[in-house]
Amino acid sequence: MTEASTPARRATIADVARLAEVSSATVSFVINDKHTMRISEATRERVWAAVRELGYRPNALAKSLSSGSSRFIGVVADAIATTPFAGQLIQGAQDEAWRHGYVLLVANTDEEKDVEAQALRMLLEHQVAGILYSTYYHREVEVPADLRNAQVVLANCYAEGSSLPCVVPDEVQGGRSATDVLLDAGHTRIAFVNSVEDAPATRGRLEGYQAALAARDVPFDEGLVLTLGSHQESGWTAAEKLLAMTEPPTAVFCYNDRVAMGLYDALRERGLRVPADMAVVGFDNQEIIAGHVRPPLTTVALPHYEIGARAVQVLLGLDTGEPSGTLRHVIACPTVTRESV
Amino acid sequence: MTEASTPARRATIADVARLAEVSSATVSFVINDKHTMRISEATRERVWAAVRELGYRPNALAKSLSSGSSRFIGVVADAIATTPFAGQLIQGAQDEAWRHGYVLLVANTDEEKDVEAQALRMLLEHQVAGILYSTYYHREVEVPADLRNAQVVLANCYAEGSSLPCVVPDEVQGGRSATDVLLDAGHTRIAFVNSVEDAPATRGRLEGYQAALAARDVPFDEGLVLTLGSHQESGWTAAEKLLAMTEPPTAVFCYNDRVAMGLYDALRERGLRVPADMAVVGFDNQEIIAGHVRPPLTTVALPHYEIGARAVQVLLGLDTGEPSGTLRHVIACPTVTRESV
DNA sequence: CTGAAAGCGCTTACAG
DNA sequence: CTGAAAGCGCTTACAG
Repeated sequence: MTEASTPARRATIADVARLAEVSSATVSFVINDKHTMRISEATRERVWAAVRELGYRPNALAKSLSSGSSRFIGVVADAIATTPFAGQLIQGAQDEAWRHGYVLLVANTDEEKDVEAQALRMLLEHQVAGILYSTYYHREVEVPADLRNAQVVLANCYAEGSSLPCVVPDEVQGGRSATDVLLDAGHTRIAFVNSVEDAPATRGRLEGYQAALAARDVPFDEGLVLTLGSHQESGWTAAEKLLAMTEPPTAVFCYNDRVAMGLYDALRERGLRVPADMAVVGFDNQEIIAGHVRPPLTTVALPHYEIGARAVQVLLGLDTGEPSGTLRHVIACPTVTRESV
Repeated sequence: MTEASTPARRATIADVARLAEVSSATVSFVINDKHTMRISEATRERVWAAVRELGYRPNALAKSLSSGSSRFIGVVADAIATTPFAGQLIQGAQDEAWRHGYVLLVANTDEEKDVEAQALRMLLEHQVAGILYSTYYHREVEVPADLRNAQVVLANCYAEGSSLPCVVPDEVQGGRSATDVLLDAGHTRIAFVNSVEDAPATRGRLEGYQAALAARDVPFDEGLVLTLGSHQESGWTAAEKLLAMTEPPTAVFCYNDRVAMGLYDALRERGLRVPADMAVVGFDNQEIIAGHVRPPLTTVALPHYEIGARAVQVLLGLDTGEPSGTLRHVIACPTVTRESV
């Protein structure tokens, strides 16, 4: 118990109390603006003056300890460094968390189970109020058992048969929007270059593609659906196959922007122009590609920011405008119009 | 003070002590493996058994409070969502931090001063042991005054005239390595498509380019240096200018992968082949581009992961193998060989 | 309108 | 070899 004047020591609530000549309880009430306790205006002034004079900052750790509720939200992410997606999700989560006085504790697991276990232990030991379990692409996950007794929201993923709330993108609507853009431009022979994995994205976008065609009475032609990969290379392959058809399509909906980029290259190689010779729509809205290919690519965005933000809302039990008890929160994928259609 | 059996309550050190029939001090010594206190093997066993039986997890917040030292490292980032760069830096920082029992508190500021101020206040209130002030591209920064009395390391940025340690990429060596790759392949007419901003990257890479030429006695031809932008569009412009020269270069070092991508497009448009007609080297190693253009692009990587990791080492005062007192930590940019040379 | 006191879950000299 | 006790910086009934 130092008398005073240890120069480097940060001011505590006791210092403020002493200077303002009140009890530390009073200081606590004043700075937390708790109006349950009636404190005179004069006293409040004295307290705030002392706070300013000492440059007092509350110790959030002590606060959590004594109040019994922390303001941490843990985020476990499987891959924060490979795409900008995780960053967008985290940013959405952070903005929403800050809005409510919460702070993010981020843990990257690299999809390694032991790293994940370490991450969860770490988050739990820090008394997080809840955990966002997130993935960088929309997929099904197995929820680690350690999470059983924590407050959890799945972000950009889901667990079949679990009762955990999840926030996911609306792949079906996304696929439908992409197709609609092409339909709106008058196209009827529209190819869909899908990816090969069995995933919500491949299934949902195909479903949306079909729904869009059906809604306009455009017959579904199975031959116009190619099942390839998700990288640029698949765009090249797609161009080859599409152009070899007896009646080639006039428009292509690509599984993602990377495929569209490959397709662009292949078309250019053949002297074909986008959109004059072939209209193209992508998916993902990866700015680095979509914003800068020639011509800039019209695409559908994955709402990672929104997913992060919504996941925090669900975690904190805020009103999201959805019926209460909603477990599956589906976020729309907006169309981003550029010049490829 | 509940007697026992509040079901949802998490076990505390007192519960463990009671079950193991020792004092909580003893429990603390055992679980923290402090060998300054001699505790009998038998007692240790009893304590660990109790820990297991109760599923006890220490409360990291209480630990920080009483020990007076937190295990938080704050990271303030200017843009976590636009590129994968920030994610890589954060991942490097996290891996290194975890290795030493620290945890990351991440704050994104979006380059907004008021958000930044809020972030710093938040980090400071959480008693962070130190702060990594980071940027997603290498640049000079003004360090906010609030950081004056915190332990700070600048990551991927620097503050002229400040005494804060910084960790930055070696732009000069990177530029030199890129040029060397081309020189090694036998090229002597090598263009450099630089970007226009006045920044460490533009200055350093140019310097490296010149140094590489000089080292091989290749005369520097100012006409071969183009000063354009940093996006794909500049690659198109570059191709146009380069090919219009009376004696066009046979190789190009592009400021970054995006410029290289634009250059690829323009070359393809003209029926030219990489590397046969023109060898190309990029910078940044943005996998989404460099790994998937045709042919895959040889480039120089920005060491963001390493920067994050090193910054944590510097913050924690670990031995980095550099002379003690080093303030400017320069990280090498490795060459990533693919097929464009 | 405000203060004294107990408590949050740990750590750490200090005794013995 | 181990325990009793004070303390970290807050919050929150409880009194008055």
